Amino acid sequence: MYSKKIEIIILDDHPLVHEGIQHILQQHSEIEVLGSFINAEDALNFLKENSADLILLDINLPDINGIELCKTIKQLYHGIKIIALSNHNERLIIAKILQNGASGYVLKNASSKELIQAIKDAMDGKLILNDEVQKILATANNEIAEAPHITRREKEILQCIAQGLTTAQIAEKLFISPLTVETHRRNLMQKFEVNNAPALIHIAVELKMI
Amino acid sequence: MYSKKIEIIILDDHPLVHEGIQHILQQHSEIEVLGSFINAEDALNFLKENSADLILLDINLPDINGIELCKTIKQLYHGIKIIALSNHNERLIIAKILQNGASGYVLKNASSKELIQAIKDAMDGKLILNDEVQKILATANNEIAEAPHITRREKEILQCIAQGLTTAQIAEKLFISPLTVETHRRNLMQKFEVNNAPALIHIAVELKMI
DNA sequence: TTTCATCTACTGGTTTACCAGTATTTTTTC
DNA sequence: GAAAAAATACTGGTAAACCAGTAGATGAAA
Repeated sequence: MYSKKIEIIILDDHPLVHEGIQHILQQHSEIEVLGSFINAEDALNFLKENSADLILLDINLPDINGIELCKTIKQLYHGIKIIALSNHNERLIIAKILQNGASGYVLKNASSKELIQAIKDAMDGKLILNDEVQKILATANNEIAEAPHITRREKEILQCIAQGLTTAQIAEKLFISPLTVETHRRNLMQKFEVNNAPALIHIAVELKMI
Repeated sequence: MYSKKIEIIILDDHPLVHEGIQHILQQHSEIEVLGSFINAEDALNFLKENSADLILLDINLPDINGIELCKTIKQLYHGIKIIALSNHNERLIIAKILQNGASGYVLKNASSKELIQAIKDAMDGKLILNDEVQKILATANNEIAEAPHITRREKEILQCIAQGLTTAQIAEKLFISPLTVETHRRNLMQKFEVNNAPALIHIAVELKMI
């Protein structure tokens, strides 16, 4: 059990979230909010001259990638704990933020109690994932861990789609029928279990397949 | 000038390409082909027990990402030179393979003479980019180096698109009109200079914006 | 207070993607 | 040589994206 006062900072671009979190934590004397920031630059400047035990980090910052920021902060301050806050229930995002060193992932619909407990558990070295998040990750494991097998032709089609070519353009480039391109596209979407091309490209790039 | 015989291996999944390259190089006694491989595993196994000066690497391998493979090989064998072969004239790909350590990028429409000269130049420590490739990269520099500025709302829309949501679904999720979503989508495509969503997501992920 | 940026939403389209099924040929694997 | 996988291509659709322009409200910045 952590005996010293837990010093945290909040990084979220919604001032109302700051208010809300601070109001919750105000009733818990064992946790102290050293600062609240709405942008990464201010937060990083603060950390240059102050130390904090834990950061509540909204990964959905407007001008920077919160997932990348998490990685950067962990590299700079190895011992700091980071709890990611987000509305996202997308498995790739959760997995990535954890991979980048976050100690936990809390959805923004979490209760006050959950938030307090998450902060304490993080300081105890635990990984914080509530049931909902764990379920999301459980289904994620199969998909993130292994890329689906795609054939050489499918890969060519995938790369063309990523370049923004239409079905007609791809057909012309590869000397095949547009209907063949459409069949390959459909097969790719089935293999990646998505319903459209943007999601397909998103996953394929995340998996470093293109 | 390199005085010793240049020992190279070829990694390309088209046997005809092997034949072609070997036929070209056969007339140049100063270059020796130690092996030709159609998959990465065989090539890596070969390199465990043999050393080569240079690899002609098709980045469009069916079962592995040639760009990532380039990085892996350079990490394992720092001194080896890699010349990427491809039909791609897409700037992101060229830039990435160079960033991953390739000494040069040769389009598959290059002449015999160009290939020979590229191999020699690589051994001399030069960066091999013919005029066509340099032009492609020149236009690329502005785009790859800096992500366009997008607003907080645009970023939300971008993330939703990447998740595969339709315009109607995004509208419902963000409590705005589908027509508003369409306007944001259009603005994003203008900022990224693309014509469709797959290309948008491709660039956005490459730039780590989502 | 004014100007600029952002967000919102509409008209009136055209183009393209996605859906589900089916089937033949070619190539690869055993 | 047979079986399986891959590649090809079609029917008959519906759904969604993309295009170009226009414009008002709100919030932020100067």
